[in-house]
Amino acid sequence: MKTQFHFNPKGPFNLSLTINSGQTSQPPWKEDNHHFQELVIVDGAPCLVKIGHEDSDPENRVNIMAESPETVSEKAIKTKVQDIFGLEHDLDQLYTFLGEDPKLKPTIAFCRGLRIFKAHNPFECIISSISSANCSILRWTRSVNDIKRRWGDGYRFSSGDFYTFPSPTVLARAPEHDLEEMQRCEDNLPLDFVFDKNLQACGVGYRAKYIINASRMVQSELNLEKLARMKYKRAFDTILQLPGVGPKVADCILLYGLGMGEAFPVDVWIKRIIEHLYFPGEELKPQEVREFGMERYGDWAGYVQLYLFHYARKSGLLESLKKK
DNA sequence: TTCCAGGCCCATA
DNA sequence: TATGGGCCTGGA
Repeated sequence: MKTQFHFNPKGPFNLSLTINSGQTSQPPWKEDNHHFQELVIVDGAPCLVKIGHEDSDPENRVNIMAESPETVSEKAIKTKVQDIFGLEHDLDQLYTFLGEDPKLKPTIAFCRGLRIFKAHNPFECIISSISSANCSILRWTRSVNDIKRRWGDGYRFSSGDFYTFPSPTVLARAPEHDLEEMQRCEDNLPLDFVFDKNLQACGVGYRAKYIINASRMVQSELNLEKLARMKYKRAFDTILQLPGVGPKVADCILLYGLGMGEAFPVDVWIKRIIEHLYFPGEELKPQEVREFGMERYGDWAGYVQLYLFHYARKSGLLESLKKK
């Protein structure tokens, strides 16, 4: 099955910026001639979704192409794409909100069209968010791609091979390190056999334990559909129980994985930016910054966090805030 | 070579 | 209940 259609987002939409902004929902989609593609499960069917702007102009409507070994309705694909790229979010309304706060107004010019890049698979977002803790974007995205290649289901398309993210059940059984992988193997392997189908070989380091145990919890007691239906506060407390999930990672999961826009993930940078803008000369605790952001920005908190960080990065503010 | 990154866990008060 | 050291790994 192959299909192709157009789509008009609500307000500006910068696809490339959205995909490459380091949001922990998933690694960037594969880029190919101004289009981005990824294997997404739509209505239970594996579907290669390819998306790009007409004439590669961020202000133009988007082209969507989809390909699947099964039959998938155009409507289902459209709904999924809308959900992933937050195309139903009214950015003009966001810009009105940002424009009312002199501290936030400058972010608009730097981030126009940037949207929440939501997970197409919430479990993948949990694992990538855990992997991102104390770790660079480059490193955690590579780890997630390594995990997909090793344990995901592979599909071959004309534009290349793509993999699903493995299920919690599969990941819960993955070996933590090469020693464990070795112990589980049969002893008639070739002498030069490389033990790399284990989590530490994916570069996740000490987070391997967290990933395995979090996967176990998701396959047993923590129901992700229930979590998605919870109110923010309860969902936050629930997700905190996963190993490797503290306040920052929990908010990333709720924002990028489940689309809870009132989450305000506070990392060291957001902390420094908020202190610089609103509390010059003072030092706040991360928890205080989180409360400040949630109180002040309400339902736009997630977007404000996203915009502040990218504004700071592009404007040079981030560089000047590096600790002395 | 050495240091530390877009935090979390756990031992100590 | 609050604080600080240690942690995998790999780029700078």
